[in-house]
Amino acid sequence: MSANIIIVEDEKDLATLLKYNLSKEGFKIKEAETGQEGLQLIKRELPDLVILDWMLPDFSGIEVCRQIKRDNKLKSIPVIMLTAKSEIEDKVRGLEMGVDDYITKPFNNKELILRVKSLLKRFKPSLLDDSSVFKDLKIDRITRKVFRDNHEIKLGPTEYKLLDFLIKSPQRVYSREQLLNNVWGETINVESRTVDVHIRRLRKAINLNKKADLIRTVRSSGYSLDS
Amino acid sequence: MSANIIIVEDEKDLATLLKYNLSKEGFKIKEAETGQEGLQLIKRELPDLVILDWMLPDFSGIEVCRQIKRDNKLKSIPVIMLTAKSEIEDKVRGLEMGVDDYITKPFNNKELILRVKSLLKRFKPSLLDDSSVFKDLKIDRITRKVFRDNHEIKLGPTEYKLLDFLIKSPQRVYSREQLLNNVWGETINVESRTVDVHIRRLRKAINLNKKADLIRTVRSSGYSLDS
DNA sequence: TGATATTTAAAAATTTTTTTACAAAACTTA
DNA sequence: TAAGTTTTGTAAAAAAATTTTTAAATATCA
Repeated sequence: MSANIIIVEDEKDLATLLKYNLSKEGFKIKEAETGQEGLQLIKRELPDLVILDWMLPDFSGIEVCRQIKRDNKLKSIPVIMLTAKSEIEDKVRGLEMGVDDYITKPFNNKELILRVKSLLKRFKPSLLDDSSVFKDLKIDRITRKVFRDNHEIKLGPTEYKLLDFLIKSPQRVYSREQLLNNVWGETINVESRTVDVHIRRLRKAINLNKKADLIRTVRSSGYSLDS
Repeated sequence: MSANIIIVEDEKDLATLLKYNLSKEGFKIKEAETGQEGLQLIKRELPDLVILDWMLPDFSGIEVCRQIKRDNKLKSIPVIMLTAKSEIEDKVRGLEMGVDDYITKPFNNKELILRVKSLLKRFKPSLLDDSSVFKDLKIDRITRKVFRDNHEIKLGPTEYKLLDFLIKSPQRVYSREQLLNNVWGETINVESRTVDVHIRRLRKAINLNKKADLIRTVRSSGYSLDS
């Protein structure tokens, strides 16, 4: 996840701390110290998320938030407000202004990261890239698409789930039983030969036109994604 | 366009006329009769534009304007001045005070609307543009219109909301449940098959006459805007 | 080579989606 | 407010896609 975050915070120490912690998570951070400066930066950078201090020297964070939520180009950017106090009325006012989440100071780093991620998930799901790659094979779980060598491959639901499962632990061999349990589900009662048929279809699809076979048959054991 | 406009005008008849004409264009109007009152209202509401009469009972419009342009929170609000006379020196004084445009009484309604729109376009371009585009499909949330290849498409409320939602994350696959939650709302209790029917209606509408289908069915998963 | 395991193909069964039609509900407008 | 219109949700048949089963063919290995 490499979302861009703007922090509007006048307390230098806190800003530095925030930046340090969020950068460690792979976020790209830009900072501003005043509301005015922050708003300009936000308009220019169109970040994926904004962290705002409630109390700022020029005009309060709440005002910056109001401006963000009013502007059609900005209003879809989630805003986290840092408040010293956790008073109800502040929360209510913030909610009215469209604040998307709060963190009350002093706060714990884990909580901050958690909230940032959860907001990003809600507002910009596509940033939370949920995909797996094995060799030139890629599965994207957001769009539910599969690619081999950058060409899209169409898979039926079962073949998709099979690949989805196998690609999580390439090389590892799974028995037919294990595949049935994990891909089909414990309850379903299906012949174990069925797995073979689906493996074949998956093979056929991903090995289309002279591509090397990425599925290994392990005689009397099962199958694995391998080469 | 749904900008908020504050009119500061003491002549009731003129105020009413202005309000009527501007409302008809979709603007949201608030009124004040005196400069003092107006300034308060402006501070509280932070409108997108202010229409000021030059001559006001308490202190002149020009004074209100000066105060607006002095205040960091307000100075980015465009101001239109209504003047009875069109004398050069007034214009110059106004210009110095930061008036953004003039209209001389008596004025014509078309001209007023034109100037308001042109100022808004200059100062708050985002108000005029809240739209999303995917391929040759466009949704304009300000006018609530949808276009395919520049031809307008009529959509019922649910189809509109469905498209509005889908187009925010093209490619992404949503389950019927997710669509129900996001388009219909969490509370509503509706069969998930209903989604299919609305998807079909949306498809029918946007794929009118041999246009490529922009909606992807992902069997056993849901739908996405895609191609 | 013979026993065992896997692949392949094709038919049958099942699941899922599309389409159509209709009645109920909500909304317009005269 | 009543009549007319649009929109919505559901059901059910038709169509399409996918899965499972079956069985024969093929491959592997000791």
